Amino acid sequence: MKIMEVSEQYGISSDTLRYYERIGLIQPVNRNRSGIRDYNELDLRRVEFIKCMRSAGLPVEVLIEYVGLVQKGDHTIEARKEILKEQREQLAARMREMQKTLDILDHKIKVYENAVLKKEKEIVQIEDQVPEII
Amino acid sequence: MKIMEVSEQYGISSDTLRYYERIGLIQPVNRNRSGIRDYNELDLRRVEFIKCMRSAGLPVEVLIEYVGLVQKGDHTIEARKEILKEQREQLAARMREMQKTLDILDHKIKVYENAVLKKEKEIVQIEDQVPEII
DNA sequence: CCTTGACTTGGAGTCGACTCCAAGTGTTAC
DNA sequence: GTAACACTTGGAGTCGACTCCAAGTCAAGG
Repeated sequence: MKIMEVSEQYGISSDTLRYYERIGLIQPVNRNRSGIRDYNELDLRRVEFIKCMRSAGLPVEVLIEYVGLVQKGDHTIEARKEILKEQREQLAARMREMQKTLDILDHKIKVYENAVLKKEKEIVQIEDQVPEII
Repeated sequence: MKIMEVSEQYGISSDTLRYYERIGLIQPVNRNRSGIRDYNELDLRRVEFIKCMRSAGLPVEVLIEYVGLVQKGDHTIEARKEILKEQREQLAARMREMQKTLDILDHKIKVYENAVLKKEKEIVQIEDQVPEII
C-alpha cells in the first residue's frame, strides 16, 4: 500500500506519515525497488495504533520512547508497561477534567434554554433570573 | 485581590492572566489608583470559568467570541447557547475518542501483565529443570 | 533617600505538532 | 517521448497558546 492510500484510509496526511517515520514514531516502512514506501499489514496496524494514541493526546515524545522500546525486544516489556500505565492514568485524569467541564456546559445550556423560554413567554421576572457569571 | 494571588489560587501564571485580558478572554479587571489590577468576586468566577473551559480544550478563539457576546447583553443569549451546544458536542466527541484509547491502553496493559507472568513462569520452569545439587 | 520587589506595557521568543516547499528522481498515460 | 503526476529529501514556515523580556512606574521597608 502506497503512502497516499494509507493517508486516505486513516485520514493522516502523507506529510505527517513521513514525519512520523522520520522522528521514529513509526518503524521504518519497507520500500520497493524504486525506494517508494510500501506499507504492509503490520505497518498499517502501527499507523492505526499511533493515530489512536495521538487522537487521545498522548505526547509524540512518549510514543517515540515506547516505539523505541518495542524495537529493542522482550526485555523492555516491563518498561513499556510502566509507560502505558502512566499514560493511562494521565488520560483518565484529563477525562475527569473534561467530564467536569461537560457538566458545567450542560448546566449552562439548560440555564440558557430557560432564559430563552422565559423570553418567549414574556414573563421574565428579575427575581427568577440566575445571576450571570459570564 | 492582586494578580499574583489570583495566579497562585488558580494555578495560572500572571503572564497568562494578563494575556487572557489582552485578547479579550477575560473582561477588563478593575484597577486601583496606581493602575494595578484588583480582582473582585465576579472577576474570580470568570477566571475560574475560563480555566475550566480551557482545561477541557475549548479553543481560546471560541471563548473570546463567547465572552464578547456576554458583554453585548441579553439579545445574544441564543447565539451563546448555540456556541455552548456546539462546543459541548465537540467535547463529548473528544471524550468518546479518548475512551476508545483508554480501553485499548487497558487491554495492552493486561496483555503486558500476562507476558510478565508467563516470563516468570518460564523462569520457574527453567529453575525446575536445573538438576538438584543435593 | 535608596533599594527591593511587584506591577505595568508592547513585543519577541518558545513549544509541540504538524504542514508546506523546493529541488530532484521515478512512473504512468497518451 | 514528453507531459503530468507521485514520490523522495532536508529544511523552513505555521499555528495555537502561552511564556518571557526589557524598560519603565510605583509603594513599602531600612
